[in-house]
Amino acid sequence: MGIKERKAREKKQLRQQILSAARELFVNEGYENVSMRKIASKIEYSPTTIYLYFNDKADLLDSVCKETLLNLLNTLEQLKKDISDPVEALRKSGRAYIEFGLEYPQDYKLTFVIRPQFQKGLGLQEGSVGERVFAYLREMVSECIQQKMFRQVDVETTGQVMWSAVHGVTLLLIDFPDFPWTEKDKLIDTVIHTTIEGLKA
Amino acid sequence: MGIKERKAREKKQLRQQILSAARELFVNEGYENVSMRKIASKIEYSPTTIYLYFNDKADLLDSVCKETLLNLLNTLEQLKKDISDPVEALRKSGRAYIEFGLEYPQDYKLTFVIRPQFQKGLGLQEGSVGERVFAYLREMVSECIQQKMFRQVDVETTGQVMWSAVHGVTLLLIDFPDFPWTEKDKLIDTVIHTTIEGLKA
DNA sequence: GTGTTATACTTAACAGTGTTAAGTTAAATG
DNA sequence: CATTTAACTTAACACTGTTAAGTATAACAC
Repeated sequence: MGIKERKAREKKQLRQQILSAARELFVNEGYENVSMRKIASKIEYSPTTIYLYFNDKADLLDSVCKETLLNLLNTLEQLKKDISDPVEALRKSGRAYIEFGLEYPQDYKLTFVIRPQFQKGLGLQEGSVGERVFAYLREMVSECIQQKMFRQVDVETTGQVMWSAVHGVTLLLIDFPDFPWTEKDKLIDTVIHTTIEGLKA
Repeated sequence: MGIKERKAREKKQLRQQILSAARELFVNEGYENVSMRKIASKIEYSPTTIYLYFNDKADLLDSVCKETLLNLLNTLEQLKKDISDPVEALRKSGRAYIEFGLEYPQDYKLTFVIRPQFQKGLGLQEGSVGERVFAYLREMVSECIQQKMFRQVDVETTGQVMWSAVHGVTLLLIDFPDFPWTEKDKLIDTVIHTTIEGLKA
């Protein structure tokens, strides 16, 4: 029964090959400017082969974004381990989130802006990677509240406020690179600091 | 010399007609799903006529967005008149900004997310409508600082922090309508309140 | 080892896209 | 009335996502 397994392995490999090619092209040239034919020619298969592994272009985008979310989640969870002070952990997490977005701006936009446009009604359902990213944030916030560092008691709202802040500054920095921002690190620090102080107050 | 003027008026009218048709279609069906042929057929002209009034599809988007920004600016400036307390004015402005985005979600996304993607390097140059919107925000913030309501002295940074917060929550609410947000008004109020308290602290 | 079935992939095509070059029609000008 | 100019259209190009039909090869049953 080794043959079937080899076949399955090969299928998985080709799937991953398609995914990698798609990510590279999406990131470098933008989702809109990448055609199925371009992806196909990069991996040296016919365009229609892709449809044997993915439903359509949006599905391909979806899979790319899931990978991105996993990367983000890993980056964040790496961080949590070394910090005991919950507020400091939240601060560092916020910074890591923003920096992740700025390091892979196209990935970030694909995941948090382009994908919801094409894949309507993704409600971050139970167990999805997106849900797990927000769960991480909620946990950070929850500890701050439990240790009475924050005035606000509502964990959900507090988490969503935090998310709004980091999401906002990340997207602005990505989308308007020519805007006369104050020094980038200062802006990021001030956004996080302001939000956390506001939650304390 | 009345004929030339009538002609110019008619040209302007057709331009506006194209713009209106484009806006309606962009908003209802999404920029990507609207073809030049669709716009043309809506106004009962041939597709190529549009190119006599606009350079290309991105230029058309650009013009639609400029209108949106003007509407936003009007909405905001309407507000300023009746409020004397600068912090209260900033709070109301933030609310108005977010509500504008939620009332015309597609317009908002076109202007602040889609456009920068297609029209690279729009640096909000001197005198542009986008610049004027941010100038409004800066003015609000500046008064708060002058009256020593805010700790922070740097007007630019403070304005950008405020913008990040309202932009972030607006886009999240638009892009993830199925996410289990806390009650919308509560979230908006908390975002604004948190940011302002953070700036005071 | 041969015939059959299933798997993996490709070719060809459809209906649509943004955009341009060339052509047409009608009005304004001399 | 002839000519130029402006406004608009027709036809075409090179592309797009996607599907239906076809092909070749490998695995399986006997």
